[in-house]
Amino acid sequence: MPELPEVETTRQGILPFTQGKRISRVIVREPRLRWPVDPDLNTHLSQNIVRQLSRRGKYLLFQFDHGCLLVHLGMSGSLRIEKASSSPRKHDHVDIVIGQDCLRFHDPRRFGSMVWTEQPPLEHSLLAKLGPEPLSEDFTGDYLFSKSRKRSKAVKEWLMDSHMVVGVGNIYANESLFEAGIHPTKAAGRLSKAQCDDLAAIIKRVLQRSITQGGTTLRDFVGGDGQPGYFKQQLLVYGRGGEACTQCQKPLKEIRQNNRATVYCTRCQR
DNA sequence: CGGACTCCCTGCCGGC
DNA sequence: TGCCGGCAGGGAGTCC
Repeated sequence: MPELPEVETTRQGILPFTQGKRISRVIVREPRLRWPVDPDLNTHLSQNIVRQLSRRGKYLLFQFDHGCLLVHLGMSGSLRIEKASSSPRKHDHVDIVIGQDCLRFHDPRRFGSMVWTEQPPLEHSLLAKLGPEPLSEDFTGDYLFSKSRKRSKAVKEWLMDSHMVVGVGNIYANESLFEAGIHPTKAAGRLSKAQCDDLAAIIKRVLQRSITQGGTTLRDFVGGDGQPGYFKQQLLVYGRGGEACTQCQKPLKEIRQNNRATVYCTRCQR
């Protein structure tokens, strides 16, 4: 499940194969993604040059002179560089052919999306209302503190709201709250200023660390059949309900918030 | 406006 | 061994 670090790792991995390159053609085998893929996508992209490949939250932006392709990997999506001549596997829904190579969109669950827009991309409705990037200087303890005042929503659900901050999915919300020693059901509005400062710094650190580690597997997933690294073994709480807390050894508690798994330590998180 | 809930989809896992 | 039901989950959309 691609979180922000996986999306950024993907961007960096495919950058040398896509940015500044001319698209030969686009093959859409399965248009039924989160939203139907534009039937004219091949017409829009063919013979045009990818001027820039950037990221906003978990969206990748392939910017052309006349428009922009917004790509979201959803739950199970991946983008990999493969030989254009190689035969597609099951769930390889879209090929963006670039010379001898192709950028292949693979997504078993089809929660991902590919949206063509001719608006300035940041004005597109999918991007216009997104919160700040967690790794930017706009994302601070001050920001968290002021945004959280009078909010009764549980801090974990609040952190996962992309209108508040982008890129903090279920895994990183769990991990960051554990590292910050904050109980996931605590009302956002009851966070202290010191907790907001801690939380902002920890979210940055956790995400940055994960991006750096993802970078070490770039070669694997760009060239061959590997997956963008996920480093499950380094997760302290996510997926570890019932197992011992790494700090105090007490069994970690697992609950559900808004139909999402939450794992935390009843002793270490208050 | 915020908050609660639904839906999209397939791979996987546990139970029998 | 094979089938089946349930679950996981990002995030837009809907409703109150």
